[in-house]
Amino acid sequence: MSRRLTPRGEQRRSELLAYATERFATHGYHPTSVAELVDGLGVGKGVFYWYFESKEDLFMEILRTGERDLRRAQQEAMGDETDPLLRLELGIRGSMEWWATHRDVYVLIEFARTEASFAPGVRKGERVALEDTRRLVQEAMDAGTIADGNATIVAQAVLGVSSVLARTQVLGRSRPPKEVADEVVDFCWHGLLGTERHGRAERQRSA
Amino acid sequence: MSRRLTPRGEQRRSELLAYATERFATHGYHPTSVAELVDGLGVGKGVFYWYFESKEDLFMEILRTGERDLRRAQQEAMGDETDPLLRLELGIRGSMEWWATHRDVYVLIEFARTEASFAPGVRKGERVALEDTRRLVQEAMDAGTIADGNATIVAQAVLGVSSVLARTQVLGRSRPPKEVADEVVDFCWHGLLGTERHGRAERQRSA
DNA sequence: TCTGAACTTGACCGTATGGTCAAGTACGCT
DNA sequence: AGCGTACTTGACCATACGGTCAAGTTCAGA
Repeated sequence: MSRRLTPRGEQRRSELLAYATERFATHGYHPTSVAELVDGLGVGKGVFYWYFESKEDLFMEILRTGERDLRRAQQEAMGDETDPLLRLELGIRGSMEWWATHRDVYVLIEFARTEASFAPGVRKGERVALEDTRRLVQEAMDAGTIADGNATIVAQAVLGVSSVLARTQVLGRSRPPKEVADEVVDFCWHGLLGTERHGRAERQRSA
Repeated sequence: MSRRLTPRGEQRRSELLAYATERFATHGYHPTSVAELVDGLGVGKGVFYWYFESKEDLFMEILRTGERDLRRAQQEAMGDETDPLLRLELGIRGSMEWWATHRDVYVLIEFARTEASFAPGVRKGERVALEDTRRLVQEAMDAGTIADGNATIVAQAVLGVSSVLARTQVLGRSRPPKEVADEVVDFCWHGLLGTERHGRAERQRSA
């Protein structure tokens, strides 16, 4: 679209984005009609098409800005820390705080992955997140801070734990992101068998 | 619906379920119309409504049978093993094999979670899966096999790792489920810092 | 061969949806 | 005050969708 917007226009556009984000997240993208959006804001339908080319365009805009902002939040959370493992931890904590304040975006990304027209965009964003994480893991492995292994797999596992606990604990049960981040870090660092907290029982296989 | 079906009818119903599963998974639930389904099978529209009350009914049927079958596969994989930690491992391996042969169902469940009308059903299924896992984790904790902690959180983390690696590795990259299950177990059991494979470096915090 | 239940057809219906547009209003700038 | 651009309105349109149904076909069993 790329229209020249006055501050007033900028404001309207934000209203539309915010309202649509909330409606899409709670009722689903398809079941939420454009008419419903403009009625909810008490404006005419033309307003919608003044700011967005299509419903699809609006949705992709939500995704794009969401992903961009999350990444920014992560990098801000890591600050100028240099140790890769600590950077990873700070990134996890930053993400968790971000999800707690942008709950709707989580649901929208999950939906977007399930539909052919949005999936490619989501995957692109996820490749970026994975690469950010993988690099930190690889650095930590090279430095001998963590056990060697396939950095990509490990990075995906860490993202998986963060993602699931963000959904079920932070979004689902509204638990404080700090606590949940503690749990993510604890699990990812030590696994089931644990290390420092308890003398671990050696794994015993029957075969 | 619950109609008396002849073998021929049973066959048609299965065709519809199979075709719809594939189309919903690749193009999305909403973008796939009932007309598209019956045209794809070369039958009249009435056939669809002979076997299913509505499009929504068909979709829920897919979800229900999928979840039931996965659970059955997990329990079969665990067999009569009694050690909780080994049961957990066998369950993870069984799930991974199942996902590998029922790829479409994964996508459909993820979608179902994002829409108000299907979400409750999905959550019910997930509560069951979580409870199955939580119980094993709790037993292992009680037995002292694994480190103490919040069993629910740990169970969710394990499910998260399985889920993400199933999606990205098994579904996304078509890697052998056995290998991926190895990686899941490895990560979940030892975490980043590792235990047996390498002497782990003590965690060093700056603060 | 007859009967009836299982199954199939496809034209048809009501409605809701994404999107358009001619007309009008608000407002900053000169 | 006058002008132009940013913004807003809401009736309107084409279409696609989920779902119905009267009529027809298949086929197992008597």
